[in-house]
Amino acid sequence: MKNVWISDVQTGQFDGQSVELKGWIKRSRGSSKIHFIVLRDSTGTIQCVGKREDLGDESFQNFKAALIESSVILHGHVNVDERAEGGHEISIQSISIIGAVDAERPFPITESAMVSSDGGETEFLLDNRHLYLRTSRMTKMLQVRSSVFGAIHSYFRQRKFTEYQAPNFVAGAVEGGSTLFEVPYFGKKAYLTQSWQLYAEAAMPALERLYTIAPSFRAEKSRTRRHLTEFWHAEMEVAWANNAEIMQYGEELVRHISTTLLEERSEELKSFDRDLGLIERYAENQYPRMRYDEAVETLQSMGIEIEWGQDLDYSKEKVLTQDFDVPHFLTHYPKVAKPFYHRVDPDDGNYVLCHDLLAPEGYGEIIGGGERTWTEEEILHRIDEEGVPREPNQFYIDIRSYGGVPHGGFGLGVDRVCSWLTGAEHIREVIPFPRDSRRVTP
RNA sequence: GCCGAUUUAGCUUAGCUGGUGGAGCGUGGGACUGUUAAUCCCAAGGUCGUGGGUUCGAGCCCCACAAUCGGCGCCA
Repeated sequence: MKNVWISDVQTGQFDGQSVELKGWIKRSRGSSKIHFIVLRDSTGTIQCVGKREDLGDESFQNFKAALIESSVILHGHVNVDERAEGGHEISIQSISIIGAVDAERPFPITESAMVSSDGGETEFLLDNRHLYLRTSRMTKMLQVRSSVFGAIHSYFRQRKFTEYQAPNFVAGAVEGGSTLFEVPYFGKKAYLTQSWQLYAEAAMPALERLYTIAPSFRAEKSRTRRHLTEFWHAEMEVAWANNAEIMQYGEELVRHISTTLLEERSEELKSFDRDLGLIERYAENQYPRMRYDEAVETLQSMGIEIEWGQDLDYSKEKVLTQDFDVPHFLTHYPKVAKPFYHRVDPDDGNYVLCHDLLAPEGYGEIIGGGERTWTEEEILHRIDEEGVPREPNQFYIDIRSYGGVPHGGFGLGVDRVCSWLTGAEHIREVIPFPRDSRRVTP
């Protein structure tokens, strides 16, 4: 067990006392008679000083020789000292090297390895991801990520949503079939799920308000700073809700995440040079709604070539969002641009009742959602119209046959939200082991 | 799938009109009793991504391949 954490020592609550610290050596420097290390644990760093006259020749020599990322247990006295970063320093009385680092294989993530990456991800850092995770930047990213996950859970649980799990092996597609990962399944074919949604709709009549945070898999050969093949998907489904009400949940959730980060992770965000004023803006302001037609007109007035019926690709999204200072909802897409499960607008059959939430600063779409096609008659019509096979979707059709009700939901790209709110250069920065079309290791 | 770029020591890189590849960090050795990515001295460490070609001579020019990176389409 460990009883004393470095952050607590830095707050001053152990001043003048002797403590036992456990951690890893972050930096090491010194002379023949006095040696300094910066000790790191999950909570922070502190300078520790050892003198030859206090430790004895042998122990001092071992202390001096310990390389970066060696793990140690040390006993020492807590002093207030302005010369040490953080204002506190440990005067070492004894130290044991627990996990020594071999000089033949020193810790490879050196300052120079970090220099040109500037928070980005060089091939070397991606190859050594398992070691890169313990650098201060990645540690902070993982802590911010944890707060985002926590905020999503607390948002839905405060509103009496039930957390619900769907299978990751599935038989059919949600999005376009070309982006499915096919896996062998005892002589048959199965696929990795692209979304929790269809199975969530099955439980909607039971739970009425449900959500999840789970991985989704899409075999897109995308090479962008916004895509992963395995990404974390926060999805929700609500019975008796319309498009406007579902959007309201989405807006509140994103604002709640922003607020939570300001409360819990301001220091970490500042260390990424993130402007907290932007996060406050995302937390405090309402997000405008804009119909697809309006977006198309705006783009056309800017001289962008776009035909009605086209989905908005990223180049157009980017132009559209560059003047946005908060996320914007885009609603009422043409039916032809969206999959069968979106409910056709009863007021105009050319549109579906859906919405995308576009993040500002070029981070792209962070939410996609809307009302579902909910009557048996309409779902059969839409499935046939889109040329989707009925058989693997029979369970989905049954949901409509037995007491279908209006309902809907959305999916939020958790990693994209993390990327946007931290101001990351690339979505890879916010997930411990990123998976893209060219990398599944380490 | 398409377009563009890159590949030199463990890492980050310099390398001019083609003439025997330099440095910083890290590692090892040495000096130094308060360092802040410590400093100073010394050392080891390179078939220059792979294969072929041009040339008296290729890290540099040409061809092919590979890996990686960036962008696009698609999406969260």
